[in-house]
Amino acid sequence: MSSASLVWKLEQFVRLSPVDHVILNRAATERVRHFAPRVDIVREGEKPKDVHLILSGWAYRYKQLEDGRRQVVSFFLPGDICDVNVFILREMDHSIGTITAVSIADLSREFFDKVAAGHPRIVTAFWWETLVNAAIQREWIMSLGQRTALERIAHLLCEIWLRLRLAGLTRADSCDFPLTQGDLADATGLSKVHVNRTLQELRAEGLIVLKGKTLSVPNLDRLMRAGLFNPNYLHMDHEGRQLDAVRTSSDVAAG
Amino acid sequence: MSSASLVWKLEQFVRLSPVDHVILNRAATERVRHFAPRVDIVREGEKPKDVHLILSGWAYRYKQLEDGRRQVVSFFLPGDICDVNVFILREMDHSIGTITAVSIADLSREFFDKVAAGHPRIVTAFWWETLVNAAIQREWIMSLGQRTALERIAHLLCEIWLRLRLAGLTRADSCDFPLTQGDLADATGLSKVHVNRTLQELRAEGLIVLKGKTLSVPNLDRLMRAGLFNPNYLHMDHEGRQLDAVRTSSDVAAG
DNA sequence: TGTGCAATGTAACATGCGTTATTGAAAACA
DNA sequence: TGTTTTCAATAACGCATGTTACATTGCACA
Repeated sequence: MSSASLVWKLEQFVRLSPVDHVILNRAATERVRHFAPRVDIVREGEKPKDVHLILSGWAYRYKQLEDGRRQVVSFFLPGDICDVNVFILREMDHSIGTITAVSIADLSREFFDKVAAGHPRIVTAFWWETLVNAAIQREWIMSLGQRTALERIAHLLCEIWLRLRLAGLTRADSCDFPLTQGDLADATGLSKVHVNRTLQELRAEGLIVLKGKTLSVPNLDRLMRAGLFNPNYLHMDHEGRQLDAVRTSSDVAAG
Repeated sequence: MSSASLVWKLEQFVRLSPVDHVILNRAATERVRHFAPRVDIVREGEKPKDVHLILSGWAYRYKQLEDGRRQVVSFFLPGDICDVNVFILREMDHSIGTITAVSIADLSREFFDKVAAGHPRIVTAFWWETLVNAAIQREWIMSLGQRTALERIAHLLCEIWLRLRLAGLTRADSCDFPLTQGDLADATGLSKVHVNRTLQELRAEGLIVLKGKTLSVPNLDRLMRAGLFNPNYLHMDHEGRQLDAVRTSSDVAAG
């Protein structure tokens, strides 16, 4: 339980000082809370007093209509921050729930004020996090509006894969994958049945191996093509570092 | 051509000082540019040097797939700001194009630095703008994933109506509406033909009157119900002011 | 080491929306 | 004022995806 994934991720983008590391590590170890799988962390209508940093586990943000229809609007992976600066709005317009067991650190308003005052690198890194999240939301709109079922799921899997890798959470060609087909359905706007059909199709084409909470992607480049996936929206290319990583893996896959 | 819509909108949320007004007005009158209808202001892949404030006219943000499929991911109305703090990312992951003739003011990095240093009310107001935009993106995901064609269009019309009203751009029960059915199709992920069918349906039920670039909403409350529209995500209720306005109009409609 | 419940898999059938095509009505423009 | 182009309207037909139903697998926990 530490800020490892967060720091690892942010460092791809901004070089943080040793003092920055200390600040982040301290914030990530004070005021930690643990949640069981499949429970709500925050509910629509509430006014949270803190920002949440995911230390371990997967969670999602979701909205619901009066009649029960439910849409996942984003996934939170280790190292993700839920809504930098919710301090401004009066109440939540969505809920946040856990998928697996989750540990979070609560980041106070005072923490952000301190960072804003004296740690510009962290401020920049948090802005990056915020802007990338906004870009991801836009890409989801693109997926839901224009991509077919197969493209949508392939795209989502690519996104999760790259985000996990950025946080240092993938192995050679596999990763933990705790989402159920129901979760995928709620995130892609498809029915569970059709998600199942589409996963079969992806399997049949050898694009994924998905079994028992583990996902393998034998050839990321092919999966990316199937999902019309363009990694630019993840903005992993600052200082040239992460983009190289993406290119390398694609080249390896293609070669 | 002034900051009127922006200031009007922000003031619903934060009380700005006379000095704040001067700052915003000056920023909105220096470095103004004009664009024709249906042209691009910024293209995917570019690195803009400024943030843009829409002074007049309508625009949209859109993304395109390699094969031409196109999705509008948000609309910009007068008073809207395009991406506070794009300074951080290396390049645009989407394009911005005009719908009508548009005037914009370019806001420089120096302007934002100055505001950040000495005008906390404006900073708060800009944060509000940013967070509300993120909330709107989430609600679009909800629409595209879960709402039917009729609900989607009704919802979008409600949103545009309330945003226009917040900027002071509606009359009693009508407003300018320059979107074509093709624009609505690109924004809702529906085909033009089905948008047409659905508009007919909304008209037949007396929910809207839409003719020649003018939209009338005889009964906002009914339209909101048709779109399962819950205004909470627009966060217009800080200091209790705007929420009252919404309630009043709903009550009038219902009574 | 059962036993129950959640998750996955599959089949048959229904439908909301997409596609293609054509026409008329407005704008834009020369 | 005619000519061209865009936009709106409508019809016929097709398909991707939804719905309902039920069987199977697998895992949590007694």
